[in-house]
Formats: sequence, C-alpha cells, structure tokens
Amino acid sequence: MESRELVYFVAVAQERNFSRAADRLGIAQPPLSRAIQRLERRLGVRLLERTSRQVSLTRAGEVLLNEGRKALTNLAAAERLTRRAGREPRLVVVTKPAGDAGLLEPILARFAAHPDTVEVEVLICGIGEQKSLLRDGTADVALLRTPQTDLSGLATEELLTERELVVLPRTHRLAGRASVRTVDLADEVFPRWSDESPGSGPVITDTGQVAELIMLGQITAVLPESVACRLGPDLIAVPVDDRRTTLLAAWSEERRDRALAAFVRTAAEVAAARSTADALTGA
Amino acid sequence: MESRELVYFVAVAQERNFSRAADRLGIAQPPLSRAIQRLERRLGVRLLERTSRQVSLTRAGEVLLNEGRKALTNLAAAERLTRRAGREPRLVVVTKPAGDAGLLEPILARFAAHPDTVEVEVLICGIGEQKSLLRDGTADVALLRTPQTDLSGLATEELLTERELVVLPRTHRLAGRASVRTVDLADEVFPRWSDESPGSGPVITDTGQVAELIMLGQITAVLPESVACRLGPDLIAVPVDDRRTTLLAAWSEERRDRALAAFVRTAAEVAAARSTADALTGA
DNA sequence: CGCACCTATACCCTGCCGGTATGGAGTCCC
DNA sequence: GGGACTCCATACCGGCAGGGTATAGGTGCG
Repeated sequence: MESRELVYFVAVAQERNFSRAADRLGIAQPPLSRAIQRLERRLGVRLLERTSRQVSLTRAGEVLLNEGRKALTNLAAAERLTRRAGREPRLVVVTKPAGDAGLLEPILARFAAHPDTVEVEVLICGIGEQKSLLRDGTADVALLRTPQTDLSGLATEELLTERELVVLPRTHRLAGRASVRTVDLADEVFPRWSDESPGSGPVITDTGQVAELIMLGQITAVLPESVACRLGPDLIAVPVDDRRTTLLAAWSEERRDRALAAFVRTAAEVAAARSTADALTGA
Repeated sequence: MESRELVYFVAVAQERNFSRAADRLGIAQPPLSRAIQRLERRLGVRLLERTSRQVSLTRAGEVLLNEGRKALTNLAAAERLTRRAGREPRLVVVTKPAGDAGLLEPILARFAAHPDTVEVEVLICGIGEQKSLLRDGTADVALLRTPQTDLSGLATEELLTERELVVLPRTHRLAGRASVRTVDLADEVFPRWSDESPGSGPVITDTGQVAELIMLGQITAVLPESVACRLGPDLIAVPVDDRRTTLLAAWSEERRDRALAAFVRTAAEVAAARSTADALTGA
C-alpha cells in the first residue's frame, strides 16, 4: 500500500465527503475517487459505503482509519527523526501558553551550563497539540499537566505539583471565600479547552479569551496557581482545596539520548528548587 | 515520504549494496540509485556514504533504517488488519513444527464448541518467524516457547511448563545416564536454530535435519519433552534436570476481540487439564 | 595494467497521476 | 412534481515519474 493512498483515504474517511477531502488535499475530486477505488481494489475490501448523499465507513474502513493513522504518524516520525539526525543536535521543547509555570526560563538557563547541553528550540503550541507533536517527532520533550487522558508511548517525569484556583469576577457569589471545594462549583460553566474535550461552555481557541470571558461572567475557570495569578488584578482567584495539578516533562519512551536525559534532569532539579523555595515562602 | 521509497532504502541499507538490493526488489539498479538520491534530496539529508567499493550508513541512515522498519511494519499491519476486517471473522494461529506440545488439536476441538468461536486457520511457520507474523498482522495468536528475546508489544499467557531433554545417539557417552545437568553438556555441539541465533553448530533450516544430524553424531539437541519423545526410537532422550521451558500463547497487546480472548482462555484450560493429567500419570 | 565490481549518468518508453468536462443519482424546496 | 443543487463516478487527455538498457567512471586486486 502506498502511503499517499493512505493519506487520501484518511482524508476522505475524516471528512466523510470526497469533494471536501479533495479540496483539503489540494487535488481535484475525480482523481481522489479513483485513488480510493484503486485502494479498495488492491485490498480486495470495500472501505466506504457511498450514496450520492453521504459517505460512511465500513467495518474494514474503520479499521484502516485507526490503523492507518497510526502508521502515518510513525512514518512522519521516521521522517522527522531522520531529518533531525542529519542536522546539528538540538532539542525541541514544546509547551502551551503559560503552561510552564514559569519554570522554562530557569530550566533553559541551567541547561545551557550543563556539559551535555545542546541548542534548544522552544515551541509554544495550541491546546492539546503537545502529545501529537511528541509522537510525530516534531518535538523532543513537552511540558504537560496531569490529568492527561492518554500517555501511552510516552515516558514522564513529575516536576512539581500546584494548587488549583478557581478564577472569578469580583461580583461572583464565591469571590469572598477564602477557599472552596469542587462540589461548590457544580453549577458553574467551564470552558472546553479543545474541540473534543467535555464540558458545557464555549470552546477556547485563544488563551486571551479566558480572562475576557470570566470578566464578563460567561464562564469560570479552574487553573493552576502559577497561571491564575497572572490573569490580572480585576479577577479574584480562590483556592480549590481538593484539586491539585502536576506539571510533567514527557518524551517518547523510545528516545534515549544524553541531551534529552540531561534536559529532563535539569528540569526536575529546577522544579525541586522551586518547590522548596515556595514551601519556605508559604511558611 | 512515499512508502515505496522507504522499502527501497531499507533494502539497500540491509544489503549495503545497490545491485543486490535491486535484485531483491525485482528492479534494475539504476532506478534504485535514483530513488535513493531522490529520497535523500527530499529529506535534505545524506543517508548513505557510497564509495565504489562499499556502502555504509550515515547517522541519519541508521535512524531511518530503524524507524523506517517500524513504520513499514505498521503499514503492513494496517493493511493486513483491514483485509481481514473485510472478510469473515477468523483467527490465524501460528506455531512452528512440533511447537504446540500436542495441545493444538484439543484446543481447536474445544474452541470449536465455544460460544465465541470463529473459523481458525493454522499456520506452521519457519523457526523464528512467529513474532514478526504477529506484529505484521498476518497471525492473531502464536504458540511460543520461553525463553524469548523480545516480547515487546505482545501480550502473553503461560500455558504449560515442560522438562527439557537432551537427545543423543545410542552410542553417546551420556546415553546411559538417568539424567544430566546443563554443565554436563558444556562440550556438546548444539545446532543454531536460525541465522542470527548464537551457537557453534550448523544452522537448522528444516526440522527433519535435527534427528538426522543427531543420529550421525554431528550435534546434540536439548528439546522440550513433548518434542524429544517424537524423534524416533533410535535416539535416547535424557532429562536435563536444571532446564525447563514454558509454552506461551502470545498476541498483539492492542488486539481486543472476543474470539481471540476465547481462544486464549480455551488454550489455557486445555493446557491446565493436560498438566493435571500428566501429574497423575507421572505419580 | 587489465579485470572485476559497483554506483552514477544518459536516454528512452510506458503507465500512473492529476486535470477538465460531463454524466447520473439522490435530495431539497418551492 | 420539476428544477436546482449536491455529490460521486466516468471519460478523456497531457505531463512526468518510474522503470528498463547501455555505458561511463572510480576502486581494489592479481
């Protein structure tokens, strides 16, 4: 099976529409139809049920969509890793906006002095993209927060655990509380951090929206302490007693190189130092 | 990256020779050279160092060989699983000659009566091929023996543990012993069960060779009891006290379907019954 | 120095891949 | 119910990728 055919099939299977898929692929619709027909012929299996009104997946089509996506991810990873191996060694670290709890800068400073240091590129990606960037080889290490749904294939190191705070407008009924518990928040509207994530509120596409929407009373948000403190003076942040979040360093479990190991170790050291400092300050 | 290019590269990287690789791929050498050049150009990385006398891998080439093989295996698995999903559900069970300890027949009989039964195809493969057949989706479940070098990605269930016996010609110095230990066999010549396996003796390509070679005094072999007993009356089998082997059912850890689970469970039941019977007979 | 071996280049040809135009089936809506 | 719309399939055509043969060029060996 040619990988291009598989890319085509995945596009059609996702769009459930030949014309839109062709559009996305940057080719015309007829060649796409033929490519899928050829693929079906070669596999000896019907992948799609088409009527003139809708396209649906057969059992075999579902299998190929799932397995094929994995295979294509692997192929992309092989390509990226190969490209990287040909260049100067460097690390790509990926985080999301405000997702590093302020640790990244000291980590980079300390790592630069490490004997196994290499050049580091920092990538700030959209919400929920980090794991796929790790898996396809674009990034070497990510800063993630627990809880995470699917960490398969990734190795992790816990960096630090933070309180979580609910962020509210000044006028909110809970704004005067010294602390709250999760049950107190049962009636609140929380944003959905990505298209797929559960929740009742609006989908967040830009982090700047969050403070805005909270101020307007549209939503509330529960955020790690390091993030909540930076939203601005017009919002009240109240600790949620029974919630904690942990910042993780994560990387592909198969990767074994000195620079990566050194980076993770450095990150853990910086985080440990920070935790100790916080404990002293808090006390 | 097109999968065909990757197949070509892997062939060259393994053969370390364009002409032989082209031969194996069934194409001429010049198109192969061009394909590799194109791949290198597209990746922007040199993969192979060629002199007119030898081809060697660059760092990037090694990465692509390793990662690419994985990706191609996944691609093949996606293809096979898709093909299978389009047909009647069935299980492919793979074992090697005499590798089932006589369990397969009763397992199949019992499985046929199971509520979740499906058609079963039995594949008897060459030595050392089982794991790759599982990984590329050709087979659903394999009967393997411990010790095994690399079971990553596979789930296993222990079926039964057997004694191992050393098989000797009648005239052998140890032929009269009631039992031996591994240290007693230090001077013996053992066959190599595949091209890669360690050992001093000849490479076995056909199981029929083994009895033959033992009879001629060329080698000795340590085999599971169930196999050793069937080599014929002209050979003496002496128990090796300090060696045991376990028969495993193994399958891809990602697979989750009722028929597969039912098969493994049935296999375990049959094996348990056999073990009990043996214990009674032996006592 | 010639021979054997191996890869790269030159050149040709076939067939695949992609494009445009159009057909035909089903759905929506007035 | 008919026209318009949507959507996939078919027909046909052109360009180029990919494969073949012949051969050049470099290197180790006797």
